[in-house]
Amino acid sequence: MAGRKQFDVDEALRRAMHVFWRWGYSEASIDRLTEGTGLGRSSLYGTFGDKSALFRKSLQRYAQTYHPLYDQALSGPHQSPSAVVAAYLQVTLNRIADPTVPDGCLLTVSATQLPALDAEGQAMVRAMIDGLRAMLEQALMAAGAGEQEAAELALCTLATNKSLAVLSRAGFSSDDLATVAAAAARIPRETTSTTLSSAMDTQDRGKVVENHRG
Amino acid sequence: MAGRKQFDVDEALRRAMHVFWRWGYSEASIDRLTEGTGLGRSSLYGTFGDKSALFRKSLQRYAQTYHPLYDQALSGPHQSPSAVVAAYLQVTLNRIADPTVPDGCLLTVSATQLPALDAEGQAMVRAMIDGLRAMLEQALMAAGAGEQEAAELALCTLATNKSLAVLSRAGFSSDDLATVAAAAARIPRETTSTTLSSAMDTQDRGKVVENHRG
DNA sequence: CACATCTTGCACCGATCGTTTCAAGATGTG
DNA sequence: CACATCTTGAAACGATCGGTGCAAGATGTG
Repeated sequence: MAGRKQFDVDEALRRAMHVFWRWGYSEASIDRLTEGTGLGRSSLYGTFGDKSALFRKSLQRYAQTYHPLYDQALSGPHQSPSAVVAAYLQVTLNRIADPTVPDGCLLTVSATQLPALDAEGQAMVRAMIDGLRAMLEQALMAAGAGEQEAAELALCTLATNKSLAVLSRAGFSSDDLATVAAAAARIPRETTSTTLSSAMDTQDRGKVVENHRG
Repeated sequence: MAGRKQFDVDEALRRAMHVFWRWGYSEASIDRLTEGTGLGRSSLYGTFGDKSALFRKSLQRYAQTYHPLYDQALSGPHQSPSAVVAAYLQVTLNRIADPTVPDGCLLTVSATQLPALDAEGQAMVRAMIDGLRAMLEQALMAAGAGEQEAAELALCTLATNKSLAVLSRAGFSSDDLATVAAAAARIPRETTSTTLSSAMDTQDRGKVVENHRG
């Protein structure tokens, strides 16, 4: 027992982050958090506050851990926008390949469970996603992409990041994930104004409207 | 009150599906399900069984509702593999644009919460995803794609589908979603054996190893 | 009407949820 | 040592969880 803390606060937060990461906010019960961290309820509440606060600190810890890796990957200089995309997604693939952390991505799991979070948690998740998007956009422009191309590629790279997290959680192999990432790095700049329906056959374009509900 | 059911079973299931869709399995409490369906606990349990069974029937109902739309979109004939991808993703965009259903995709929400499901639920989610993948692969080959190209494009299209669901949940605009879908339909066939690192700059390839944990 | 069958609302079950309280013990200061 | 401060384990809080039991009422059959 104690008069000074009997545990490493930073390590405990790292483990709590893993619990939220693996189980998602709803299923990360206090019991699972105490078991995962090794802390008692009193220590958990006394150090980090309630569950919502601990979740937000876990999100911060997540960003603090992986933000620098993305930052370094994007820092360049890069020969092309595609190289920026590839470098970014490689960081994601590396994280997913790490056997010491849960599958997927804490941010993605949290985003899909957004309705389960309180206002502060929701705002934090949205802000972190926006931050990554802006970071990507800036790096793409630095690599020679035009404004519009940078915006589009940043969005698509973020999207690919999310898809990798979902597929990882669904049990897809790392080979499959690498294939998805490689394809995303191959997306060409749009030559003319491209829409989905322009890529479809003529007869399909009619069905688009039919698929809408009355 | 009653001697014969006082409600439309099929409509109740549709509403229950929406509750799982919006909240995810964990946060879809019995109270939320009774409120969402308008049924009492007795009617809910008497008609659909326990929560896990109701979830599985909701998944079936989801497939029964949207499978035909994907089937029709893929039925072709299509002029190119890209047209298949575009037709498929257009169905997803249409579903997401439907204001009468929750954001995202029941299958994607369930996949990210896989650890929260029992064995039967997990198996069902995985089977449905595999089914979509196979359906896509077959349609792509019918549109003239080679075996390898079909496998890759099917995987990437599935991935894009998942990413659209996540981004939708995170509050991205329908314009952004359409941009992602259009870009996915523009992915070119791989000319030579393509990997992520081959798209990177020379100096980045060294960092790949550094990013791995000891 | 009599009776079996079915559905429904309501109350209730034990278990678990997130959170708080509190006493016991360890520590730092005088 | 005396005393305030801090940490910790354990117990307990009310609320909600998923699930069940049951009596009242509606129905179909004779």
